[in-house]
Amino acid sequence: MKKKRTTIYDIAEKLNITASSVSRALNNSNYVNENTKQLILKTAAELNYKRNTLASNLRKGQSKTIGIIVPRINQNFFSNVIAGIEDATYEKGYNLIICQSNESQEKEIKCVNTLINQQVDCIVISISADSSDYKHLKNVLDHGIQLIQFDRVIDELETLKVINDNEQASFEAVSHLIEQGYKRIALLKGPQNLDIFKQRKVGYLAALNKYSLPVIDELIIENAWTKELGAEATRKLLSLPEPPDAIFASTSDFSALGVLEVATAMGFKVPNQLGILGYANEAFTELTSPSITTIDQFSVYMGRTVADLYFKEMENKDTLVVPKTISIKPKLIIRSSTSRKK
Amino acid sequence: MKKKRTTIYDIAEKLNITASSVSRALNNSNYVNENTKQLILKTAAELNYKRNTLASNLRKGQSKTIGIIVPRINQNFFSNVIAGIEDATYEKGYNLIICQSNESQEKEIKCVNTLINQQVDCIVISISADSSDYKHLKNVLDHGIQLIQFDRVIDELETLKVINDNEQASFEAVSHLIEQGYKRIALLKGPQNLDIFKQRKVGYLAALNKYSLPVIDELIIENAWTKELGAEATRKLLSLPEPPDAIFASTSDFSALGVLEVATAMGFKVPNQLGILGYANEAFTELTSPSITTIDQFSVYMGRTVADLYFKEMENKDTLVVPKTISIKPKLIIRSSTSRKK
DNA sequence: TTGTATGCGTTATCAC
DNA sequence: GTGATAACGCATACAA
Repeated sequence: MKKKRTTIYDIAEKLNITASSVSRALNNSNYVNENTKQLILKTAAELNYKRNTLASNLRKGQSKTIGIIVPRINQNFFSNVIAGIEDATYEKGYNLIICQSNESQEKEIKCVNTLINQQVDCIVISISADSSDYKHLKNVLDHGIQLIQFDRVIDELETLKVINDNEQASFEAVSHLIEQGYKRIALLKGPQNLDIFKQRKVGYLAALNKYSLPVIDELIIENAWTKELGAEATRKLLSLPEPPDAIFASTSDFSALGVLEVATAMGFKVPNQLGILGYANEAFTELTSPSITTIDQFSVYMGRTVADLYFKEMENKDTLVVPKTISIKPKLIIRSSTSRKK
Repeated sequence: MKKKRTTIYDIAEKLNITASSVSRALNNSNYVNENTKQLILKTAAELNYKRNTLASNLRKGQSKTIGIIVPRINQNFFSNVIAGIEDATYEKGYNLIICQSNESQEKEIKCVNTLINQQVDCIVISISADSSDYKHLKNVLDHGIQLIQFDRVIDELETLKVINDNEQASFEAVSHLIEQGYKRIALLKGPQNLDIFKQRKVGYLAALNKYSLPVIDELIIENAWTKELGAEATRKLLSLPEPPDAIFASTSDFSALGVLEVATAMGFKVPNQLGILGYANEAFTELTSPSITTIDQFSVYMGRTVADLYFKEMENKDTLVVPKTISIKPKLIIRSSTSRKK
């Protein structure tokens, strides 16, 4: 079945020269006669030669490959980031190996090992919600592999990072709610082992504080980061003696969608009786009725930023590696679900 | 910067044995003493040894890597297929290299070459809308690499294929419209160099034929496969002296969304005055008002099927390769946008 | 059960 | 400019 592929030796043999010359020609070296170079190139094309990147990389000790680990490939935010990375790396001849951790630390560790085995030059990761320690990430650094964290990052780990300014975004979101006249604002929180969710809470508290609103504990709900959990939380919240007049689903738009559906089913008028605010600017937030106010994270741009950061770092690899963090400012997208005043 | 990694020689040296024994132990061969095997494994862990997959693959002449080429990574359908493939291949220790063609044949060719260079064992591809010939795909086969096409396939190319039964799905969709009493059904077509769109047209015609409805040329619109193009087409269609009473956006839900927005803006009542039917069951189709009737393609399952097909084929690689096509039956999801009768 | 020798395809370092 | 040769790290046929 498997046909034997053309190698540089095949080309050399045919032209009665040595593999070294062929290699040089193929790598566009100057130390080869222009005529023979052309001849070699022509013959290579005729024989349908393709360089064996495995061998080349083995020899050169680098792979021109970047490994990416995300919780889920088919989640809008992540697939957008990947698309952004692909855009920026492809033109430089890099390949991408994609892994999904499925939010499990166990699988995340396996992914890391696979990528180390593959000799990738760089690992780009957004850690799984399940990850509590990070020996495996230290291991990456021990192997001399560049590590870049994005979005869900572990702060203590000194690596390159590309993040969203979650605190600021959250602060602006809640401020917006308050300015719209909402006073009892509930917060749907995500797993607090992820910094991004902690930061969003901080922003929430800061906004309440700025406007001298009290923090009401029963309005702060743990781990409501799927549509179902968002719905469930809303059922409870809206059944309180004093229900909230706004819900900030700081975890995701899916959660916000759950809120919207339950609220509508329970007869609450959105936005007048209840304001709803999501996170991520998923495509559907524009389409619900009412449309959902949310926060755009510039995900594709984030991917490009990750790639650029890597390349910049590579250029200066002679100098010491300085931990560098790029923070992207998300944007509040105001839609109907929080627009009380007309 | 780059630290030297532990190799099997380092382990061998430390234990005063040879690299071959280490290799055997690491590959769990039986031809190695159980005690030394344990010792080797322990030492490998201590030295933080990671196998160099590049070298291993070079030696073995296979890469345990599957290359995937899709038009766009961050398009729901494709990212779902990729997730499905990832699911099924990961447990078998395969890696995925992802490329996006951006709907350009030129980039598609580059992707193919990259993957061949990478010595991938298999290339999974859904061809770009722009692709008119397929020398580059023949080239894949010439290199003894397994080729699997999915969704957007080139029929003449004898490879493994996983497709949707587009014709049947389209037939059922249009039949449904007719049964709902729609009589002037417009069709938004996709690029006809892609078979999937041809098939959907065939299904459309077959349904009209079955119910003895005339084919009205002015209701068949070319290349309306984005939201914008769908909107544009709708503006024209609804301005006709005799506008359609239903529009089948056979290209995508995005196109259907464009239809819905324009129709609503022009004051057409959906579904009573105008039925709308999309394709792909994007998440948002459930959320628009009215919700959009569409066709589910079981994308994640499709990915798994691709992977399974590959593994089955590998098991029988001794026998001759027989072109095999798996057709997945899509499912019509009936929602409000076409539900006239209550 | 273990060691020896060789090759996978490429590139880098010599010497000519 | 070109050729010979070694080396990247691993796996395996063969010998012991």
